[in-house]
Amino acid sequence: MFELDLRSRAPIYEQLVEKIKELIVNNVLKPDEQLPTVRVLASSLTINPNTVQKAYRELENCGYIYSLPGKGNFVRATVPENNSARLLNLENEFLRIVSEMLYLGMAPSRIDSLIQQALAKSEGGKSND
Amino acid sequence: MFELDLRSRAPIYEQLVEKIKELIVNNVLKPDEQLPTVRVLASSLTINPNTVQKAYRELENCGYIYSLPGKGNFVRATVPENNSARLLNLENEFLRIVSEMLYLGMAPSRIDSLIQQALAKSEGGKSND
Amino acid sequence: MFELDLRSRAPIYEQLVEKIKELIVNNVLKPDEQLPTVRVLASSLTINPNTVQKAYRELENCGYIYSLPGKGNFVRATVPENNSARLLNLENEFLRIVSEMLYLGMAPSRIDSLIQQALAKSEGGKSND
Amino acid sequence: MFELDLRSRAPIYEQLVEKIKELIVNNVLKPDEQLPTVRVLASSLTINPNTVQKAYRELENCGYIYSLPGKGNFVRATVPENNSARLLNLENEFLRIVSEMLYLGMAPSRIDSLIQQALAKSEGGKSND
DNA sequence: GTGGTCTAGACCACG
DNA sequence: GTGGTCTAGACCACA
Repeated sequence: MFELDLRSRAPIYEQLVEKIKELIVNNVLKPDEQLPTVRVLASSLTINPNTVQKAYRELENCGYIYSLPGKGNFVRATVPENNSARLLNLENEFLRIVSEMLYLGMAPSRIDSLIQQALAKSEGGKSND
Repeated sequence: MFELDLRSRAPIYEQLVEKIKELIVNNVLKPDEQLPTVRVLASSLTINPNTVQKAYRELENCGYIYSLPGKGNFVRATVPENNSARLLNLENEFLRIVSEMLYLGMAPSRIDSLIQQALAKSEGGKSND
Repeated sequence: MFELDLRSRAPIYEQLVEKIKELIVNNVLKPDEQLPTVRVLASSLTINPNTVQKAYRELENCGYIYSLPGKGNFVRATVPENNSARLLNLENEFLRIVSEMLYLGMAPSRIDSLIQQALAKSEGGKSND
Repeated sequence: MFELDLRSRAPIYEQLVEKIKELIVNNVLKPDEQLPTVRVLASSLTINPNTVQKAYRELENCGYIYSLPGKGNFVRATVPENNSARLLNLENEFLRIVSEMLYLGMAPSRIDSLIQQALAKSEGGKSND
């Protein structure tokens, strides 16, 4: 499904969160699709189930998945409500990164091309529905 | 000068690094300008001097400032050499954020306007010299 | 494991860096081998854990080891990429030292024998795998 | 005569010591030749005379120059006696550097060529007598 | 006066 | 139990 970098400084559960978020965001995991159970994912990644549990809880807190006790964890469909706070954070991060890229000498045209790349990926995901 | 969130999960020294990097990147702090001394900044933020020291050391490692022992810490002018590794990381972060913004329903036009904003800020800083 | 000169002008953490670097470079410590934990090394050298920590952090910045928070510190395998800057510094140091050795009257043949010695050590370490 | 890097971490007096040592070692400054006076050198480098004084004292301690009070500072000719301790230190530094160069992937042939370079420089200095 | 180093001891996150 | 962070307070080198 995906790979973790066990040698990274980043905590494993955080890497998990990012990876799963990426799959959801890029529409690889569709709304209401079931995620692997904690045990299955833990054993397939050979990590501690507690770590997977923590990642799932984090994703639930962020509104990316929902948990049906006894059933499993499922992808939550995006609801444009209550995203404003998250979007504000993302905008700030975005500005920070763009500023740094410009400072380090990246050409604005390169930035545009990166955006086209992201757009294409996003559209591609949707067309797979 | 700026504010820290002492309740944040992010370590104080990292917040400091980010804040100062932002000031440098946006040309608020000009090349060869002196940063506040370790002790002054520490007392004005009511944190420990060692924490400021750690932030300054980190900024020095990243090439954003240089330290003259006994003199102070100063902004280092950008050298577009060997930034490729850092730029690659930034590109990945950038793609992640743009994907997430699109997923959460942000209009591409809004993203463009953010970029214009960053460009203006970057240019504005330079013209203040 | 090794000894420190607490009376030296060189900071303890730098001595530590040099000693450990030497062990890695001479293949006494193999790739992915775990280094002594911060606390163990600190107590065995009767120095402060923070000092060991600082040395480990420095070695990590230089690419000689990697740190897994909660797990320990491990030797990083060499990657001959991006070593050019460091090699340039080493070349300058090398020239300085050779010049001084020649000035002080050392025979060039003695220098050659030193190089053979270094080569043997380097090869010897590898064959111990 | 030479230039200092006032932005370097290395203390100015130490840079001075290294630069002057280099001139002596490469026979640019000949035995019994007079060095610039403290005041002259300080003002030509626009640094503090105390700093120059400290560098000269250090060079005297290392046996590279001698001071005639009221007359000035002069280059001391090499005497192969009592160099053994210094040579031992240099050998250790040399081994450390060569090991590191080999570890970082430098070809032994490159090292040989560096030695030839140093030998040529050393011979060149002498022929200027 | 500056930055740099070191110590002692506390608390937290991770797995 | 591991590394990571932070504090408090001391001492030193440099210019």
